[in-house]
Amino acid sequence: MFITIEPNSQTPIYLQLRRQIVEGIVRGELRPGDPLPSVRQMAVDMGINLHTVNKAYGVLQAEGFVEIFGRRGARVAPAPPRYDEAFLAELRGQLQALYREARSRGVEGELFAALLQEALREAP
Amino acid sequence: MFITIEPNSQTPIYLQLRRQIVEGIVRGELRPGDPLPSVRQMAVDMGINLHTVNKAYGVLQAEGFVEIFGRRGARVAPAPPRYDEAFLAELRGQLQALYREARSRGVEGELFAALLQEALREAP
Amino acid sequence: MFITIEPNSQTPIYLQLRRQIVEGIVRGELRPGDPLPSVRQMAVDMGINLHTVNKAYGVLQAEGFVEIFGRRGARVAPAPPRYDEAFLAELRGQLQALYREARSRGVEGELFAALLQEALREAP
Amino acid sequence: MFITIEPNSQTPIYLQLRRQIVEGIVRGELRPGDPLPSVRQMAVDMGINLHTVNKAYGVLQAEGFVEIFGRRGARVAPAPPRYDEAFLAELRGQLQALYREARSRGVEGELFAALLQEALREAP
DNA sequence: GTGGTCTAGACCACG
DNA sequence: GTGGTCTAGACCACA
Repeated sequence: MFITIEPNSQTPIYLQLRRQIVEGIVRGELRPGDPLPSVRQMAVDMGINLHTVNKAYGVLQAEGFVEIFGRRGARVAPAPPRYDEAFLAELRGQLQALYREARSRGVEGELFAALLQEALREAP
Repeated sequence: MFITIEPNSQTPIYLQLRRQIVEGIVRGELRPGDPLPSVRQMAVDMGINLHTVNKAYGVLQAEGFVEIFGRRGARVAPAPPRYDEAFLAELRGQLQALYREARSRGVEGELFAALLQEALREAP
Repeated sequence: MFITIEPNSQTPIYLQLRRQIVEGIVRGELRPGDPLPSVRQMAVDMGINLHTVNKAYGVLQAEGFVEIFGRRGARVAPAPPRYDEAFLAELRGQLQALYREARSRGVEGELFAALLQEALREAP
Repeated sequence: MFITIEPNSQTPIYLQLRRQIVEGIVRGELRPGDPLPSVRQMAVDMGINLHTVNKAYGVLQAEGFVEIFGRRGARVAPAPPRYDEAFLAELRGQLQALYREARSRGVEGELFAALLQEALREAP
């Protein structure tokens, strides 16, 4: 499980970290019950601050992707969180916003569909 | 052309403003050459800060949706910007990110497609 | 609404702050929609660090007592959170633990009841 | 006298250990003068750290539940500690805090009383 | 050594 | 001026 951080990215470091851990879980590289590195270890590995890692772990816990056991470290949660109505509504809204942006620059219909296929194909 | 601002939204006000102007152009309510309200006027109308409007106009100019003539006001650009390679790449990336987020919560395949159809249908 | 912090208390500062804000809401001194001081303002008022206030606000948001609107500040939530099954179970467990502690030192039956009455009477 | 440790609990291990020994005394499974396992033995049995057992024993001694005779082992104190003013004040304070937390989530009056009855009934 | 907490100082985007 | 984010350095309780 490799994680890479882009310090100069627009997206905050803690979200980059979160995303990559989530993707590790989705891809099955991280399995339920697997331990995560300690915040200190992860921080030195990534070359970032301890608090930044801590924040990422906190978000993951709040979302239900990992469990945190005080000084006993953190583990991948036994059951990953599923979607609910709120999540679907949020997702729908973001898809809509993206589509509107696309249309405003002339990306419509088949072109949009093709782009989407491309994106999905590369996703896994 | 009505514009409404949600001060308590997550998305910054200047982006809300930008988006609604773009949509006005896409829908044809604002036509090439149409004048935009002055920064001052818009700020007063919306009850928002002058800097905020300025920033939105700046973004719109950078994107090619409007032209700004110093203190002589701003107008809708004669030809709206089209997509280029960079835009498509960006869009593809965002679609991918959205799809990955969706999958991480168990939204896949047909469910995702259905959601997308729904979003597109409501878009116009 | 007065808030006082005991820096040398066992309970973390951010929890002291959280508790006092919650009590302010319960007592009606803070009403739904009322604005909370900015984290910076609160920090200098209390003589504590900005991040500590931020953490308290974050907890209050997660619990549903307050809403946070980015740079627009924080407000008391329109509807305070109610109890659910998990909360009751937790509460029951804590009451039990407390009673066990009491009994282990000889505090039982009527004495415990009297103590409880005393505590409740002073509570509001 | 069985003792079980939950490594993943929120409450520190040394307090779990302390609590279970106290409860053993309250229930009469451990009688005044009974020897406690050596720190080493207990640590091995529970599969926990030696320091942790030591800390628990230290707390029990400070509270007056056990007597420690250097390397000659520890024993249940001849007379268990009784409550004093300080203990009652502490207890009252904790009951109050718990009640306030309860009220903040809408648990009041009869509901609280019912919950308390439930907790007491299950306690022994 | 580990997480939890606190402080301090800094930069940025936003308004 | 405001919150969001990041870094750095520190102390404590726990194991």
